[in-house]
Amino acid sequence: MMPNTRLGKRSPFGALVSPETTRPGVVVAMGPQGISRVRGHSDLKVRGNVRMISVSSCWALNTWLLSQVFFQCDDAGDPRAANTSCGRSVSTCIDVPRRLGSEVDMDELTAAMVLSSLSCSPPPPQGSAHKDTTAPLTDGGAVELSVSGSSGYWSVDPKSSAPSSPTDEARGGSATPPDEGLDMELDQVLFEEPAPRKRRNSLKAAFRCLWPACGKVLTSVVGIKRHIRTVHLCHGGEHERCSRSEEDFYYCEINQWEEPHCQSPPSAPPPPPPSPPIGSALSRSAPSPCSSFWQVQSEHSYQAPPPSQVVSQAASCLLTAPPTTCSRQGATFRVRSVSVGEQWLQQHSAPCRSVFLCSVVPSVASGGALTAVCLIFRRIRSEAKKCRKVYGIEHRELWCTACRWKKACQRFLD
DNA sequence: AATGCCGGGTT
DNA sequence: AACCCGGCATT
Repeated sequence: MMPNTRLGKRSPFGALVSPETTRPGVVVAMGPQGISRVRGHSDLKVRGNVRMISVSSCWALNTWLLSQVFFQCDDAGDPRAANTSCGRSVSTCIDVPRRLGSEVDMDELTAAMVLSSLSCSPPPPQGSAHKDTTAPLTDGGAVELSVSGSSGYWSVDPKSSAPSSPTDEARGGSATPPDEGLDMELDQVLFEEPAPRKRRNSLKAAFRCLWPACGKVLTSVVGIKRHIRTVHLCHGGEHERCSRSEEDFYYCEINQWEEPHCQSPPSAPPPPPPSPPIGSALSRSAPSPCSSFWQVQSEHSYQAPPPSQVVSQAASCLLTAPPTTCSRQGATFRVRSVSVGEQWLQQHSAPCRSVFLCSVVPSVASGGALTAVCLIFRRIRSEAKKCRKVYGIEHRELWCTACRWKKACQRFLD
């Protein structure tokens, strides 16, 4: 169930955050078990055990989620579906099957990565099962699934009418088992969406280590994971930290075309080589910049070093969907990069204080469709005493400037 | 209630 | 840019 923890104004999305998420890169989509209703979609339920999905991109999450769901007949719950008199039984109830005991071995992370890699695979051969079984999903107000791999979002829009290809329409009258046809549609949506495939196929993917001052680039996931695990995570008797899949948080996929994204905006000074900011103990574990456009900028001089000293893009390194994409989907997200970077630095110096999640939220502009929101950071109040506590309200003149201005304390950092 | 601080307004 | 504060989340 989604918790009632509400992000404050500092949250770019104001979305709910699960307290179960205590580490970056960890996704909590739903509760441990049971039924969760997607916010804004009282009739949309997600059932089962979908939690702790580690993904390296929203596309991976989307793919994983969609691969886990199937639709079952529940016309009573959806007036639009009820109005349809066609034989197809499609509902808005997403049923996620529980993991069986034998399936537990399948690391969800691995599943996400495999699915992510599948999005790069060549399109499935046309003309066999797809042709025979696929029927238009939107006949009679059925559910449309749209996936944008490049933007990392997917949506379920019962209201919209999906554009059907001529071949789809030609097949419209064929008698097809509902679920089977829907599954095939899902497959098509998942694996035949042209944008990501085209983009990825034309690129040479690589994986960059985000560990500070490393930046090693390898061409395989296995290689980069091994590198991170052996070089960064598992050396020097820190075996207790060598939890599997932790290395996934320390690399990002890069492509050749993304390399220019490593550069700061033209108006900003070029980012320094990946190295922790001098004098900032908070950044010891902060990954170095990678292919991303989020750049830390100081909104106020008291808040952070200038951009030439601190560039933290690690957060978005885990994403393929930039905030501009999210904005395109209708949700207006303010990108206050100073908060992201600063919070990232601070949170990673204090374990279990950050929240990084991909969640599915309704998008207003897309007609209530579900949109995968990819990144939410949240600052948990630190336990360090601040100027107010140290000096007291009566000695306000001793406070740091930030505290006097009711900003984040810069003297007693987390 | 006290605290921390984001977001936004004012100077 | 500096400064201030309403308001919200958290403790």
